[in-house]
Amino acid sequence: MPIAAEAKNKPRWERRKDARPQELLAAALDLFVERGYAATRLDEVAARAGVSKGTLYLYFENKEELFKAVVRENMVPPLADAEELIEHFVGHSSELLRECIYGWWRRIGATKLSGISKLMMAESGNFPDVARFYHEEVVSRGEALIARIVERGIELNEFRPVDPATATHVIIAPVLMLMMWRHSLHFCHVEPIDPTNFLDCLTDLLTHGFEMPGSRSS
Amino acid sequence: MPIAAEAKNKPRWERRKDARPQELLAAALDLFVERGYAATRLDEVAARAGVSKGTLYLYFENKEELFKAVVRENMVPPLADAEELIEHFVGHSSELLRECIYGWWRRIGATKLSGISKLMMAESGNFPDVARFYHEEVVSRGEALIARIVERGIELNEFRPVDPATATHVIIAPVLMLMMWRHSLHFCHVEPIDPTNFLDCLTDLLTHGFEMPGSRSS
DNA sequence: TATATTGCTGACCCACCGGTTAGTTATTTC
DNA sequence: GAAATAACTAACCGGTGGGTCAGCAATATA
Repeated sequence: MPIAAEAKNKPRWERRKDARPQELLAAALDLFVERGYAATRLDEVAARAGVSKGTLYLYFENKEELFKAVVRENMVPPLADAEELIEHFVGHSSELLRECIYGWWRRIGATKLSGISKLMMAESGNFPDVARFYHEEVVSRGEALIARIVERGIELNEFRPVDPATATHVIIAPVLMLMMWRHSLHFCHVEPIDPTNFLDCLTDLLTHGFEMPGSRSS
Repeated sequence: MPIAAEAKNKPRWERRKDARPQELLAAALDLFVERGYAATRLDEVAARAGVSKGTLYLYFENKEELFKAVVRENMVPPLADAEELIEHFVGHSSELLRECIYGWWRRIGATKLSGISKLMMAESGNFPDVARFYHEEVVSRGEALIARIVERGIELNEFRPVDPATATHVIIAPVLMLMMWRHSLHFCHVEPIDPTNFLDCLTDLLTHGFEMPGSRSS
């Protein structure tokens, strides 16, 4: 009675072995995105998941393994889905490219996951092991995916015979940048860029830039 | 004689009051680019400039002021030159835009200064004061500069009447991304992107994308 | 209710780094 | 050459954060 808040005889903590990993991964994702890799404190990750730092170490070997788990949990599934889409798509390659870019934006760019891309771009130099992991697991797969679309377009005579590697970079650069701006502009109270405007402009530019001369697509 | 290395009666250190700041700034630029803002150790900056950490604090108030000095010393002059160029340029706005992009690349993108852009994009969230400074001193000036070119093109009926703000973002995003790739790819022994290819492709795309329909420019 | 099991805590260790300062030494002045 | 000046050093301080571990308390078992 006197000690008001302690009224309920709830235990000071509960055993929840199977829920912990997911909760820790969610807290870790939040904080990695908010602060970056180096600046994320494991104490704080644990606190946000409602446990102590010691508990975190029961479920993850160390900071690096925690981060890898976050990436595997969140970034890899959308890639697998996109690979699936490309494999079975029927239609013009411009449409496929458009579909993939907007899918990329919906599943990653518009979510907090875009912060992971920013984080890796920013800190890969200081954590080579993490960088190598991320490149193998995410970057190379993503690039291969876009390159595959470009090659498909060329094979089907829907795209001009551009260099697929260069074209891939030109395609992904603006989208990556848009993702990164989402996580860096708001600090200086600058109004954010409208993603729809930006992506519409970009996909139009790409469609017209890559289409075979003479074809009337619009 | 017995103590071999100590043969020369050189003093253990010299007084070089006026050379120190420049040497410290150069060392700081190197390390900020190599490691990022938070991960750069002032001990190491001092060591690379051939002095002790205490000396660094004789010339710069603290880490933040050191960084600001690096930016003022290196990033601001190219911006001033570009503003000058735009003010007095005579010719087609596409040509001016091309000139500015390649100038940007030569003076900043191709040098270690591109690392500063990457650093700010990466760490602005953790250092709001630095972010605000950089945005006011560099970003807003740079954006205004590109926007000025777009407006000029529209005024002279050389560009379609696009939205200058959006167009500005579409223009700078790929260049920024190219700068950042220079500082993140080499860790995973990935072959770097050829800047000339990339920028040629980009400027062509922009020229054709913005030109007034009906005008024969190529 | 008594005992065993184990998920979880929180205090601790230690290396690191931004920043400080008492003291040292190169240089200048007289 | 001696005294005065100030550029510079090196040892230090305090806060921090990754990682560890002895023990405690919530649950399972009987």
